[in-house]
Amino acid sequence: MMEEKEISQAVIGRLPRYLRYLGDLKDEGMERVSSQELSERMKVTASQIRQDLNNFGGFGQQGYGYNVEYLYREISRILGLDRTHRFIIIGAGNLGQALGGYLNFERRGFLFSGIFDKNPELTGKEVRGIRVQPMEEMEQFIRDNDVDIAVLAIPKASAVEVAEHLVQNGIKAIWNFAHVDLNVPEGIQVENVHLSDSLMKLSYNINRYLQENRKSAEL
Amino acid sequence: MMEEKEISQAVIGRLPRYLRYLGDLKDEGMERVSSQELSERMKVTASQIRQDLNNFGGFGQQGYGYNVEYLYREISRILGLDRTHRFIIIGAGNLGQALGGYLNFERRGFLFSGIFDKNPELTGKEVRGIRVQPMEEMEQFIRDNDVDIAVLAIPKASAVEVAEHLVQNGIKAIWNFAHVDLNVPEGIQVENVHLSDSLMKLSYNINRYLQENRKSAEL
DNA sequence: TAGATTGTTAATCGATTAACAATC
DNA sequence: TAGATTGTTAATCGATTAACAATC
Repeated sequence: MMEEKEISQAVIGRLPRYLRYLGDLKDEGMERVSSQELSERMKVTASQIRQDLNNFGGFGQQGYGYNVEYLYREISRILGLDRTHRFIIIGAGNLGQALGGYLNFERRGFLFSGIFDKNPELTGKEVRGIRVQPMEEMEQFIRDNDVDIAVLAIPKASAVEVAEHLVQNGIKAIWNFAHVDLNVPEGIQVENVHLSDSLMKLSYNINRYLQENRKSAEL
Repeated sequence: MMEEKEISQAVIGRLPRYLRYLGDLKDEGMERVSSQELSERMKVTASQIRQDLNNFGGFGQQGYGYNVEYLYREISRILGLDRTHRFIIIGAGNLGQALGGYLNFERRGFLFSGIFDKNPELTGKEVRGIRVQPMEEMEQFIRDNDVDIAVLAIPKASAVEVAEHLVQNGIKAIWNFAHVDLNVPEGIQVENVHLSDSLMKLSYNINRYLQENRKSAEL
């Protein structure tokens, strides 16, 4: 059983950024771009760009470069943005509401189709035209509406349990904003957004810089 | 001029997760932990844990392991969580309000001290007891209140310009939620949270899994 | 002391960069 | 055709893992 060569998550992680820059180039009306040109804008090596893209096939042409429009479409396709993914949000607090209201996701084919909260006071409240439902209705909703993605915007205390429940009811992917590691079966995709981890990294870098400067000043 | 060995961002990126697991161990009342034990919980290698920690000094003891309480404090210190950092939020939309309301940041020494929006309709609205101010007051506020960090929760169109303005007024670090790369001078720290990039990665992995399964089914 | 487990060096693996032949 | 620039192989660099001597 021959395996396709697995593409590293490091490469995948760079694709959205390529897409963003190609979108900008498109808006500027540029028809073609060389890896050299793109590398200068993005501050990465041209070599890396060529290597990354060649994981998925030869999108360029020698002596010409890459067609912006075409490459944009190809990367979109690779990322699965040519399909529609329905998502629901679990947790209608500030963060859940913010994510529901984010219109840009829609443009990429991510359809906000439901939002749930265990707090009965929130039931019926509307987030971008969609009524908050009680958690009890989640199960039925997932099955009736062909939902792919669940956005987990609840406190860590209940996140693990809710995630299990989501998986049991056929969710394929979880975008996890709870500050805990989920344990899901093989084949269920999880993408973590640990905001406080990100803030701590920022904190480290602030302090590192201060300390380096203090040392320099002492010499 | 002898340089300290620079610690890689890969290592820094793992520290918050260590801290989280150590916090859990503390809550469970565990006094000590070996790299082996911790590695099983965290699903990383014991070797990586020991290497990572030894970048910052020897926190363990042969034959004993690591003291949970002590290691927790040391990692906190390394991450700069023993200091207080004041932050302001630029943009009082859904996301800005969600971030302002997030109490857990406070626990880590991040103090929410101001929020600004150019939309005059939002002026005076309160987010966790703090009044939204017009953008014009931002400059003075930063200087009067010893603000370290600015959280950028505005659309990409104005983000680059606002970031420059923040830097001019003495901000040391930007936590950037706008979907654009900022260009800041050396010494200013930027941590990007590109939510739509994260969602695209999830999308890729969903589709990859579907395609792999389709192929298997065909054989 | 004997056993356990770190700190650290060495080996491996994977990712990035450089170089250049292929080709438009 | 000559020039440009890709696709791809080879070289380098850095990160992870393995191994083990040091030591509590």
